[in-house]
Amino acid sequence: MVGIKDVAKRAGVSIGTVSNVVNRPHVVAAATRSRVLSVIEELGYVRDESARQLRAGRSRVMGLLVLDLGNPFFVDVARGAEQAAHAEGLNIITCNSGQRSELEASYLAMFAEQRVRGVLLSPVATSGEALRTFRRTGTPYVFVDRKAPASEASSVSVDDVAGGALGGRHLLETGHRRIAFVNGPAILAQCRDREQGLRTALAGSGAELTVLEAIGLDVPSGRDAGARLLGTSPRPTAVFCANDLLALGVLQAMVGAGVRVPDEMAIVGYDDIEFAAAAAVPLTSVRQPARRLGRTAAELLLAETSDTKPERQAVVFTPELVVRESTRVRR
Amino acid sequence: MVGIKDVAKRAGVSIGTVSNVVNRPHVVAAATRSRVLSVIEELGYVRDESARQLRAGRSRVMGLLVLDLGNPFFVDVARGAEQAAHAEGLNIITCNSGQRSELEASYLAMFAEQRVRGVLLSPVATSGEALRTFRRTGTPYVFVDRKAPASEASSVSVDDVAGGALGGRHLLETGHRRIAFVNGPAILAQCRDREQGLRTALAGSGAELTVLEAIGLDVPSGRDAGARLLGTSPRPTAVFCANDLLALGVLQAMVGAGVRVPDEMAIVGYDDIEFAAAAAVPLTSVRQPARRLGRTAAELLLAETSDTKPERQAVVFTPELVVRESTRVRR
DNA sequence: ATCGGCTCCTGAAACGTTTCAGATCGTGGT
DNA sequence: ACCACGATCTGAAACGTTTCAGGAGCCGAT
Repeated sequence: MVGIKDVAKRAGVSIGTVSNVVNRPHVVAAATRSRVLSVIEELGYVRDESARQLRAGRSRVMGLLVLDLGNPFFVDVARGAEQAAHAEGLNIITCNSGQRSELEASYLAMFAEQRVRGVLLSPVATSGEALRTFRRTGTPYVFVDRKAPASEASSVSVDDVAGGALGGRHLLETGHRRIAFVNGPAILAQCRDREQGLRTALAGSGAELTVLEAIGLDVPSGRDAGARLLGTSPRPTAVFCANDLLALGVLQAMVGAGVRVPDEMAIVGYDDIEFAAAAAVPLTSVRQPARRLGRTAAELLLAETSDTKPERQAVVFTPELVVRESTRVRR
Repeated sequence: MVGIKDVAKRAGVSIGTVSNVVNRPHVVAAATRSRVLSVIEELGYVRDESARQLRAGRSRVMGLLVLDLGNPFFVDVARGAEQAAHAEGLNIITCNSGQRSELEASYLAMFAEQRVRGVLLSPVATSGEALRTFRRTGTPYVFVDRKAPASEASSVSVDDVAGGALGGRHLLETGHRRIAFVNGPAILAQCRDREQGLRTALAGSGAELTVLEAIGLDVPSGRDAGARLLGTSPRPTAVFCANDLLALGVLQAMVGAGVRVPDEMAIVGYDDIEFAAAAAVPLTSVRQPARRLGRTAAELLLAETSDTKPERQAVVFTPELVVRESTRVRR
């Protein structure tokens, strides 16, 4: 492996000069610079990031840990974060906890060993324990898609209670009185909050709510929940799902059973992923600004890594209802 | 930042002993070991991966660079690769070139600076230039979703010509004679091969083929292509798309224009992503074993990094047609 | 001629590990 | 009493960078 020493020897300069050519080209004379550059080219020298980082004491990457990369929502979050990081010359390594606490812990440990510049985290549970290391070492971290008290860390989230209420009100307005909610694992704050928002919206309306908890937040879990839903009696006339993947699964179950959507069963999803609009029956969904979420979180994190220590803040975006065929009222 | 030295001092041992406790616990006496471990716990020592890697000369991570993480197909590829890597105690960092050569080059450069253990690459173009560094340094790389001559590198791919033919034959069998192909950027080998397979299948059948090149391989590009398709006259009766995202876009355009699928326009996609089955009209698609692709590629790479230098190989999987509503013949 | 102030370059220290040759100590065999 | 040996630990070197104090050479002003 060719190192800076080899380049220095071959170009007849000191290693300090080679380093300067690479990092502060202006301080070295033009003639020397071009000679060194051509040797670098000739030998195919590539600087060793680990040595660089060891010396610098901090790395040039940020860690991003999301709940589920199989959900296009988080892919968009990641895109937004990456965009913001690149704008500052930093790289992001994205990891997928798959909603498993032990994987989350293992990735966070990896981030710590890598001495990442900062961590973006959409946590499974509270994860207080796993974050101790970052707190002690002063590595900043920002919660994504989960609100946190500003005393602990900055966070960027979308108001899930409002989102749940948005879906609930919409179903009431479209005339439904027997409503089901297909929720994901209650360990996730998002799921709890959406359910709470829905309950609030339905309170006092006289509407009847059935809650089904799905195993996961994915399409198969949705199919499964859909099948259970078909077995309940009296059958609800509308179902609100904690995310679009679940909603797509429920929709498949309905289509498979010959239940007409929205006539016999209206469906509302959450996230408004790209595929919601392309579904068998285009899905009404609660839209979240995924990309913006990621970008803002990364920007907050970048601000915290700068020398000027800014205030921590909890940014909360507001979701928006997108009405499509799956809840359309037929006259 | 607490380092191995601090632990050593506090525990009253040498740094060598601390290192041994962490890396080869069996060589240190039980009493010492537990004393050191409790100091590690107390001080919150986390070893510095960059120093470790600098000393070791090689890292514990593999790089994976895919064409588009917005495509669930590649998310599955990444999952498969990650699974195989974890089984060997390695981490994977996944990056997204978004089909942009310059981003591809930049990520590959990053991999080189990180001294990754190996590289999994689904290349945009041939990228011969960018790979020179890896060739010189002996860093193994494996092509994913792209066949390569075994003389250059191992590769794991799916037979795209066969896949194109599969779709073509299916459309012929279901009675279509005016067929459109919505292709992605011709720079991608996958796109060229699928088109070629389709052409081969149609050859001599008397069927007429129209090829539209989409700007990207995503849903909006598909919508755009769909709109163009609606303007052609005589209008084809079937359209084959280079991937499912395009197909979903085309489908949206058809639904939006009131064109019935499959009666007035049959649609075949490619990849069989999860959302294909949940689409407005469930999509017939050419299925690829995405997860297996990633897993196999990672295994090949791992084998090449082991001391026993195995033969390079070009693994080629065979795609499979999944017939759904979008090409169903109505009687 | 001398000196201050440039510009350009050198050499060495430091970053936090791992590894390895050897030091030390106790034990059991002769 | 001596030796060989294993078990356990130490101390220093090495990995490839960046950084920084300072040295060398040169120019223009005094």
